[in-house]
Formats: sequence, structure tokens, C-alpha cells
Amino acid sequence: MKWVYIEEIGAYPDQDVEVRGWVYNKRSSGKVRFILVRDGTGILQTTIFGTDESHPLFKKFDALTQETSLIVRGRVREDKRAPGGVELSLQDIEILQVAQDYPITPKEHSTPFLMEHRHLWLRSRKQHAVLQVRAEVIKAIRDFFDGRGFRLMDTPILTPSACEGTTTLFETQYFDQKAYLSQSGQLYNEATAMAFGKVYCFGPTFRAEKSKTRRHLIEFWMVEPEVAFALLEDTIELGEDLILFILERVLTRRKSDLEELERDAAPLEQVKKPFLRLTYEEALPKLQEKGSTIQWGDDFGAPEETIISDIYPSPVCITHFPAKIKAFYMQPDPERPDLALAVDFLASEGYGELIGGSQRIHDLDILEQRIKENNLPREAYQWYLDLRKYGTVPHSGFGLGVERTVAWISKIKHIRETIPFPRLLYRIYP
RNA sequence: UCCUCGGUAGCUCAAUUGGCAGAGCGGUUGGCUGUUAACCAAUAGGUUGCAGGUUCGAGUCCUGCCCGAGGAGCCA
Repeated sequence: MKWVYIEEIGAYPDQDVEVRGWVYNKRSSGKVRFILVRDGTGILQTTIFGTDESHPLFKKFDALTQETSLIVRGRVREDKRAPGGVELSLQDIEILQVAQDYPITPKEHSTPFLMEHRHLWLRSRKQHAVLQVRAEVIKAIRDFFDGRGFRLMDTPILTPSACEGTTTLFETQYFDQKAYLSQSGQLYNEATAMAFGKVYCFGPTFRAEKSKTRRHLIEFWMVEPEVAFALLEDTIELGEDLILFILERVLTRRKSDLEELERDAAPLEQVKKPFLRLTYEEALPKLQEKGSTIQWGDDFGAPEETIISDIYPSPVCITHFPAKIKAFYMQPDPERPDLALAVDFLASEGYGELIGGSQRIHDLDILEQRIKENNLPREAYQWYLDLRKYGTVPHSGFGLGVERTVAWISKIKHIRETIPFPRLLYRIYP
């Protein structure tokens, strides 16, 4: 008998097939018994009908518990009463293992309990849907860059020094010296961009920040494109195109998962180019008008991001931040050296910063001065300075956080549900 | 790190002024000829996070500790 997956079972009407999976739930009503079977691609209702209690499958039905692994065989039947319109009329049940006391029931559970059982929670419908969206977002990101002639450059995870400062780095032993887990591939990407023109890196990054909010993970995934000769405006357009490409993919390919998540697609369908752009100085009065106490020179906090996302329904690009609140490598505005040619993409609906990017300093003297001002060890940046000595060009890039993007698209409250095994401030199990 | 809140059955929660620790789900047993987190009936299930204190009496009040959640700062 042919083994088929539930997502494609509609292609086998009135045929005998085999489904391998787990018991999601079971019900009975007198002489009709139902087993909901899930196989990783969907959930299927299977039926046993009999007028006689001695029916050979009834005894097996009675033994089934939630998450029991089994192989079922039967005939595919269309029936309007079945969820999904298709069900399997059973001829045989082969039990692989009867699961005892599965802890996650179809009723409510608290977050701490579910996080403790994350390895099992992944089997639940909603978690399944979010991670389907995540996989689609990652696939879209790769297709977007690969399709535009970008080369994938894997940057190292073990690094000898800080990218943006040492306080938020995980330290580890590297034989007889210290090493740090990467918090960005950007500096290395600037080198590969000078070799390949358009590059991107995509991998996990690690930040030892004691952040305890719904928007932060200790370990998260980031895609970082870097383009030689690109200016700030070019990188903003690239970011817009990337976000629109991801949205279009998820909206067409994962519609059923968004429905499972009860995500209203309308706000996502309305996102259009160009995104609204505001300079930092244009944003300040709007924020103050709405009650923010922000002053020139302050960075945006959570309240400011919330105000911005409440005013505008689509992502908003904030540009030209005060240089002193931004990273050392960001290019100063030639007309206003106190401002950095940087951009933050703030997601609508309060999901915060999806993208942070900038034009990078390409002038050797300015970069050396910035390294000095920030008390960074010059020796560690020798190779980085070389990029400005041997054929320097203006260049720009950004980083997009995968989990925040998935959280925004899925409208999931907490970012921890957008990655299979989240690393959080006080949780590293399971 | 700081602020706020919480910890009672396997799970989600209740318990009046300090006065016999209780319900739903899940489990078990039985019933129901199409269920949709099915439903109905019965039943088992407790060191109230830990340590100490006040009291005739503490789940409840006090002190300390442990664990967790929400938020802030920082960021993607």
C-alpha cells in the first residue's frame, strides 16, 4: 500500500493508502470512532465504523493515547463532515508505541510549562505554523539574494575581537587565547564585498545582553548583505525590496499557516514601496507631540518605536541619526558630520526594528579617528583598516533579524516562538 | 541589573476576616450510530516552591532564600 503524506492525500480519492504518524486526538460516538492523525505535514481525520463491539479495530482504538505513534491504512474518502473535507476510512491500525502521559493536552498551558517542554510543544498546531513561516522566510531571503547576483559568504562564528564593543560578547577559550562568539558578520563582509562586489552572510549571532523583553533572543539569526559602491539610499531600497519579496512569498505560499495563526493578512498585503522615510530630526517633533520625552541625542527606546509604528501602518525608515549613538564604522553625513548615514527599519504593529543598516566609513583617516575615539584596540582592526588602504570605495549594508521578521509576519507576541529552541536570558533548556 | 507580579493535584486555576484544600482538563471505568479542544456519568489523584517566625489554628500574616513571568535599559 502506498505511503502518502497528509498534505497530498487529496490526490488519492477512493484509493487505499498508508499514513505514518502520531495520534493528535481521538473521539468516539457510539459506533463511530475518530482518530486525528498528524504526520508533520498536516492533520487527518480517520474513521472506524462498526455496529458490533467486537470490531477488531475497536480494541486498538481503545489503546490509543495522545502522541501514540502508528501506521494507519485505509481508503481515502471525501466527506464534508471531515475537517479539510477528506478522511481515511480505516482498514488497519499498526501501533508502533503507545505514548504514556503525554504532558501537553489540548487545553491551556502556561508559558513556563510549555517552554520546559519545547521539544514536544513543537508538535502543536500553532508552533508548527510559526516554524513553517520561519522556514519560508529563510528560503525567501536566500532566493532573493541569490537571484540578484549576491554571493553567499559565510563569516566566522569564533572571532578574535569585538565588532561593536566587548560588553555584550560571549567569551570562550581558544587554546591559549580568548575568543568571542560573533555578534555580526559585517566587518568580515566588508572584506568579502571588496572581493565579490555584492555579498551576504546568513547565520546565528550571539549577544550576551541581559535583555528580558519579547523582542530579544540571546542567540538569533541574521542576514547581512554588503554592497561595494552602494550609498545609503541604495541600501534602503535593497531593504525595501527584500521585505516586499519575503512578504509576497509568505502570503502566497503559507496562507494556510497564517490562517492557523489567525493572522489578518490585510496589513501585510498593503505594504508597498517606497516605505515612509523620516530623518531622526524630522521624527523628534512627531514623537514629542505624542508625549515622548526624547531629546536630540537620545536613542529611540521602546516607547518611541511604538509611537512610530502606531502612526504608520507600514514599516518606516528612520535615517540620519546622531553619530554618537551609532556604531563607530558608520559614515558621517558630509554636510552634517554630527549625523550618521544610518537607517533603521521599524516594523508596523509594534514589532520594532527589523533592519539596521548604514553606509560605512571608506576614508582611512576618519576610520582611524573613530577607532581612537571609541578606545578600540587598533591592532585588532589592522586588517579592517587595510580595506581602506587598498582601493577603498563607498559601501553599504544592513542586517535583518530573522526572528523579528517572522514574529511580525506571524503576529506572534513573543519572539521566542519563532525559533525551534530559543536561547533566553534565564533559559537554555531544552 | 532595576521595577512589578506570581509559585496550591500531571496541567489551568479557585479557596470569603487567619478556621474541614476544591473545580475543569488530562488519566481510569462505563454510556452514546458523524465527532470537530465532542458530550454524559462515575472514579483515583495533595509535603500548598524551600527554610524559619507569629498564632489555639497559616495556602492566607511576617522575614530570608529559590524559581518563573511581564516591563525597562540595550539592540536585530
